[in-house]
Amino acid sequence: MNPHESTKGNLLKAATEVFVEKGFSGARVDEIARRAGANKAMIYYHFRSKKGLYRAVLLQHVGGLQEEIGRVAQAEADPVRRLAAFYGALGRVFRARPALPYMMVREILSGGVHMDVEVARALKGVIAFVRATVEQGVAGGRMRPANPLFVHFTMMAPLMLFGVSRPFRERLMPVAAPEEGPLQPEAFAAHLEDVLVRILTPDTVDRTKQELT
Amino acid sequence: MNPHESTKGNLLKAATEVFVEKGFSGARVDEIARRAGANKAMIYYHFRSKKGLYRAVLLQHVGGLQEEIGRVAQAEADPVRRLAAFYGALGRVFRARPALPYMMVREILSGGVHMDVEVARALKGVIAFVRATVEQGVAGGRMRPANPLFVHFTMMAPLMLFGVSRPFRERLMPVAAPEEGPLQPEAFAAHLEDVLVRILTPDTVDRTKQELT
DNA sequence: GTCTATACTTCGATAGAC
DNA sequence: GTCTATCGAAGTATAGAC
Repeated sequence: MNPHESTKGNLLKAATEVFVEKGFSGARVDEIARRAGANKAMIYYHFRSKKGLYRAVLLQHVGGLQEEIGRVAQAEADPVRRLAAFYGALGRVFRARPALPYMMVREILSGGVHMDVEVARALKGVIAFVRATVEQGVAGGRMRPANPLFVHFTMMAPLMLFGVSRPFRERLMPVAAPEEGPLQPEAFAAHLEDVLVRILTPDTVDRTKQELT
Repeated sequence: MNPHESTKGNLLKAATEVFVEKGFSGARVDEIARRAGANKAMIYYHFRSKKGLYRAVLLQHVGGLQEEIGRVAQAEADPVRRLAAFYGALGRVFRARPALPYMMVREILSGGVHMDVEVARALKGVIAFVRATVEQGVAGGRMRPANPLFVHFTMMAPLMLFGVSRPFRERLMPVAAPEEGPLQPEAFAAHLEDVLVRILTPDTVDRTKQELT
């Protein structure tokens, strides 16, 4: 019944960890079973194959995304703020469940070969939401015309890569940028929200292209 | 002598392809040898191990980055334009050598465990360049105060993920965003340059925070 | 430098008892 | 649902002749 505390749930949890750390081909079923405290044969009993286990992990993490975020975003009336709330919520979800950005980046790298219809539907919903919000904002004069897909990409990429780069940053920042402390997730999220506002806000007055030379 | 047209060069070229497509653990030495039209044993003769081959590939691609980009960027006098030129050049390099963003994203995912001193030095140079330029721009009043690392991250992430996501986009855009054509790399690069300018340009006049509700 | 043949290991998967 | 034992394939790496 309850997928948690059961062998199946333990396997999903352990599989998430290992797939996140090593990727699909780097992950070993023996290690997953060991971390789950379960027998290796149970993987094949519950998920039929290593790939089946991977798909289950992917679905579990991407599945609940829509509601989890949609709620927050719908609350805002102003289109700009609604988008900002959306990406803000996404960032918080990434911080609460770090496996998510890892799975997403790995899926992008692999060309999306593991994506089910359900996952594709989730993505479609997000795109539609962003486009509708931008169109509404532009129509209402609160946003300048902008390509919704470009905007989405510009926000998603830093969110995902930031969520996926902590080990990398902790390893290389001390040598590449000493006298600089570790990057704070919340501060970066605030920065990104500022970026979004600046991208979308129409040029009310002359932004002075500042003719140079 | 010439690493091209030789067996060693063929192996590096083929290894780049396979590592890009499948990642380190997904790549098979047999396939690399086959694609290179070389004997598998030559991999171990020239690079000692699969990991040695991987490091060689990484070094080859990240190695020549500094000069390739530094030249372009130094030409610009205005700090904002210099940064824009820098990221513009980076985008062009990514388009000309798609393996580069793949290797970088994969390195980030793996926590940078394969990075040599040389690669770390290249990264350090980039960070220093961005920070110096931002500081100069702020001092001269051409930029508003901004965290150089945040700015760098905000530009790098979309550049890398865009360069890495073409198969993913071509597979899922038709279902997630029909009536939308494929994203044009040049158009996206132009968008990103605009983003950079908007992030950095000081608020000359009131940007009207637009009190809502 | 190149090739063949092969050693050695790891890994995904299953059979079958309980 | 769970466990033991094991198979067979695939994978990295090397020895040794040319």
